[in-house]
Amino acid sequence: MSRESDRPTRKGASSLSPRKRPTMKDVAEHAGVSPSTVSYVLNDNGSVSASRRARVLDAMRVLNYTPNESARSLKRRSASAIGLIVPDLANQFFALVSEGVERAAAERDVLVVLCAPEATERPAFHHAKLLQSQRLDGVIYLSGAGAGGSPSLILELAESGPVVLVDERIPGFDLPAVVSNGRRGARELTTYVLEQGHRRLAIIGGPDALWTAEQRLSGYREAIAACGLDPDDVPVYVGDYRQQSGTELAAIALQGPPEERPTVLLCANDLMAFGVLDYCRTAGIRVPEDVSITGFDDLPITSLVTPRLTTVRQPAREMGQRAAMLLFDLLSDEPSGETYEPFPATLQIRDSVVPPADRP
Amino acid sequence: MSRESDRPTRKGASSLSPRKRPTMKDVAEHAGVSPSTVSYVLNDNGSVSASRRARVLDAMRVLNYTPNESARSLKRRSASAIGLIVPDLANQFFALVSEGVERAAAERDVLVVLCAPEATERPAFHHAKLLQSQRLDGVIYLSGAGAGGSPSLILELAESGPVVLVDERIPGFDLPAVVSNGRRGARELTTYVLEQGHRRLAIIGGPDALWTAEQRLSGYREAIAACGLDPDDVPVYVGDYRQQSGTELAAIALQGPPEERPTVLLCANDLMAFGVLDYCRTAGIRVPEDVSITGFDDLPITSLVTPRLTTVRQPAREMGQRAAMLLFDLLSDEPSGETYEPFPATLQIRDSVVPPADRP
DNA sequence: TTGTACGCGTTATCAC
DNA sequence: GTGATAACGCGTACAA
Repeated sequence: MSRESDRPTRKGASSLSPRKRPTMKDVAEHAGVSPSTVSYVLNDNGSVSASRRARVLDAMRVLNYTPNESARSLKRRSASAIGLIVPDLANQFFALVSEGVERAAAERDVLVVLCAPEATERPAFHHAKLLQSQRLDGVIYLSGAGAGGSPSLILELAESGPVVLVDERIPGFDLPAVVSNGRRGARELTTYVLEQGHRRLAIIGGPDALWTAEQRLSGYREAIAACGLDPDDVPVYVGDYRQQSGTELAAIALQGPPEERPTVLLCANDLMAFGVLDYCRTAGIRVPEDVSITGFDDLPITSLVTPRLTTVRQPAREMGQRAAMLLFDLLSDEPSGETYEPFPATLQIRDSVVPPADRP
Repeated sequence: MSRESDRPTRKGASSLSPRKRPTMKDVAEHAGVSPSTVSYVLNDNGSVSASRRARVLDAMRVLNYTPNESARSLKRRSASAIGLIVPDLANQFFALVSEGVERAAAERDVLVVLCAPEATERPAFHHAKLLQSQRLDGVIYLSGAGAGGSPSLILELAESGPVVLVDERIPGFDLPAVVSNGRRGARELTTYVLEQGHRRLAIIGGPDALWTAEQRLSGYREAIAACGLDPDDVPVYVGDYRQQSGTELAAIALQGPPEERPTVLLCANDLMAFGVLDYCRTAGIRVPEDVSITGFDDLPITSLVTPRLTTVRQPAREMGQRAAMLLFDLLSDEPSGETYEPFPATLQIRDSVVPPADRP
């Protein structure tokens, strides 16, 4: 790479030639007008005569002028940038939400600043600082495993600026949030499972502290109760939404002799369901013949996994877009205060659930 | 949401109370020093007496002071932020690289601005503007399907500031890049496949324009030639690195009667291999019994797919970290010019390749 | 060691 | 319509 080659070779402009970028003053001089006129043209503000506007536009093109956004934000006290706090990009659900946010933001020429608290080991508190330092106009917070998502930290964040939560809620605080109706989805899923004849269920739940985990759990239990069973008889194994914990908990949940084992495992998200699948494969337990499995999220990769997962779909991209729109509304001069309905979470019936072999 | 509830309820600070943030001057007054002293403390610059430093620090805490980063960037002519151009976050490879970038950046208190050109339909040219407008100190460009990755656009980007390419190279231009030795990986993979006895191969390649696609293709063909076969006899179907194209191309590649079909499909990335798997499943073609399949990337989700994919591993997170480090080096006052070796791309032998049934 | 004064590039307010 | 002028909040010579 450091060796000379005979092909035409160049380095990027890089910092080697920090050639000064043209400023508004330069443009003004070149166009023979005052800086303010240039500013007017740029912002479609004051009325500028057609001829002068043309001259300014021309000068901008000739000089290849780009407004200095730092100066702009300094002056306008807003950055046209929002933060996106993501616990784990390797989880496709978060990746998809992020895409949705990006899309909506780009449409408004708003930058998205990516923050992955877990990767940095930095307290979520850090993000409040970002908000205060004017680098961010607002923040979208994706809840999830390891986000350091203690309520107090989120509240601290909310104190320092507009925040929109995705798939999260803090009891007692009515923070703006975009969620799906996971409770209902979980209920429908469980009802379906029960209709298939399953009676010995077990739940691989999400982290206690997470609102979604609690919602899904409620949904499971409601359906179980509605069926005349006692929800307290259904064991709940608390996972952390990651694949690994699915694998570990499956080992525990499925240890007894086959006739005592649960016939179905309700997993609070797809990733953990995948982990369970992984365990079953190595343990020689057949899915769905020996044990049925359900997930939650309906990640695209689900279509590749065998057996295909019966799960509940959350519209990830749409939720991301909506979150961004909600935030922009909050940011606008007079928010519409429009209220957002939870997204539907829809049951996806596929191959990973079959009636139990040992019907009583 | 608009209904009153009896629980304690609050809204986030939001834009409702745009209470003025304290500035350096405020801190200075509170501490009984001059603004510059505060600045010195902040930047560990001029030597400040212990007592005054303490007073300043104290004042900052009391007032909950946060430096205005817009002003800072304006003054320092650098934003402490880099751009990250990602073609497709749903592709786990890119998500992992992004995590690596984030991690390295966070360590240096550098912000990562996420740009997803495909989502926005905006010309990549847009990113050059971002670079010039001082909002970004540099850019990391992930190559891939639909990134609008025409060489001229990348060069335009490189003209306007430091750019580091990941998994991409522009022939004739020696731009900084982080790559893996995909050619070699592809060669080893193919050698292994040939050793298994396969002679009727077909290739599901990546987009012609992409450097990685060309590299992997070269690797395949080198091994084929080394084996005494004529690479030109091996058909190449050009895909776009997305799952869907794998499905479509598999339909074409596998159409003839079984005894004429290729016994193995070399896919230029995992996603397309997944697509091929999908096609085979619906078409009733068994993998690997009827046809063997290979991928490239070794995405984590590979472990969940049946059969497990024989593939070539690229260290995604590490490559992201390295790319960020390379960019920081470029950005530093005097770049070390350290040269980065390509990452190894290592063969992962798993279940999706078996010797062909119909050995001649 | 500490304070003063100026400039970074824009925008907003006011006269003309 | 247009152009001076004054901030925005911070960094940094320079003087003290």
